[in-house]
Amino acid sequence: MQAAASRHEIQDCAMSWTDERIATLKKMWEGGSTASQIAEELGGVSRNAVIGKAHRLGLKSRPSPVKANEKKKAPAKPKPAPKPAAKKTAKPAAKPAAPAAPAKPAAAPAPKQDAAIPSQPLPNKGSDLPKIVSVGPGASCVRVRAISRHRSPRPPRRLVPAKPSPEIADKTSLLDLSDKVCRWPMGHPGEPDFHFCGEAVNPGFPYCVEHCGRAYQAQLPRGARRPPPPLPFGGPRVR
DNA sequence: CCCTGATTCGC
DNA sequence: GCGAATCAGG
Repeated sequence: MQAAASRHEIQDCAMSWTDERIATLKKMWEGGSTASQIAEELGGVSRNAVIGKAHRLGLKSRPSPVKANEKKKAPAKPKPAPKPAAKKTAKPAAKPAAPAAPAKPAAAPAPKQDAAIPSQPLPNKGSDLPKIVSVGPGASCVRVRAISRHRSPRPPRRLVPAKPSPEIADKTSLLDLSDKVCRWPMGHPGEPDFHFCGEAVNPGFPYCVEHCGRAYQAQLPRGARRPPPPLPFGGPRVR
C-alpha cells in the first residue's frame, strides 16, 4: 500500500479547478485577496484565470478599480472594441504573462467599517514568518509564467496549496474559515504556517473581540501615533 | 509604469 | 469551461 501518501499536493500537470481549489479561490476572493495573490497561491494559474473562474463561479467583483463606479447610464457604447480576432490564434503559447507582484499596497480588504481599516497581525515580536519557505524545488509542471519583468528572483514556489499541513493542522486554515471564527490572518498566505485566528467572532464582526480591537482603532489625535501599521491581507509579503 | 479587476473571445 | 489578450480605471 503506497497509500500513505495520496495527498492532494501536486496537482499533476493537469491543473483543473477542483473543488478544493475552487474553495480556496472563493475564500481568498471573498477574503479580500487580490486575484494575483490567489493565482500565486493556487499556482499554475494566471491572474486572469482566477478572475475568469471567479466570475464563472458567480463570485462578484469586489472593489474593482475600474468598474467600481460604473454608472448605469450608457446610451452609447463606450466599448467599441470589436476584437477582430486573430490574436490568440497567432500566439497559442509563449506568453510572458505578468504574474504577480507579491507586494501590493493596493487594497486591503477588510470589512468596510467606518473605523480605520484593520491592520495586519503585525510582526508579532517577529515570530510569525521566519520559518520554512518553500517546498519542492520545481515541479515539472509549473506553467511557464516567466517573469516578464525584472521583479525578484522568484523563489521556488511551494506547490502545496493551502492544504492541511501538519504545521497548521491544528490551526484555522483558509478552508476552515466560517462566519463564526475570527478571520484575522496570522502570517501571510502561502506561508507554511499561515493560518487564521479562529477564535469565536465578536458578533457582527469578522474578527474576535481581541482582533476587533486591533482592527477598529479610533483615530488618535495627531501626535499620539501608534506604532503598529495597518493592513490585514493585501500587505507586503515578507518573503 | 505599476497595479487592479472586467470583459471578450478563440480554443 | 478555460484562460490569454485586451480593455479600462486608479
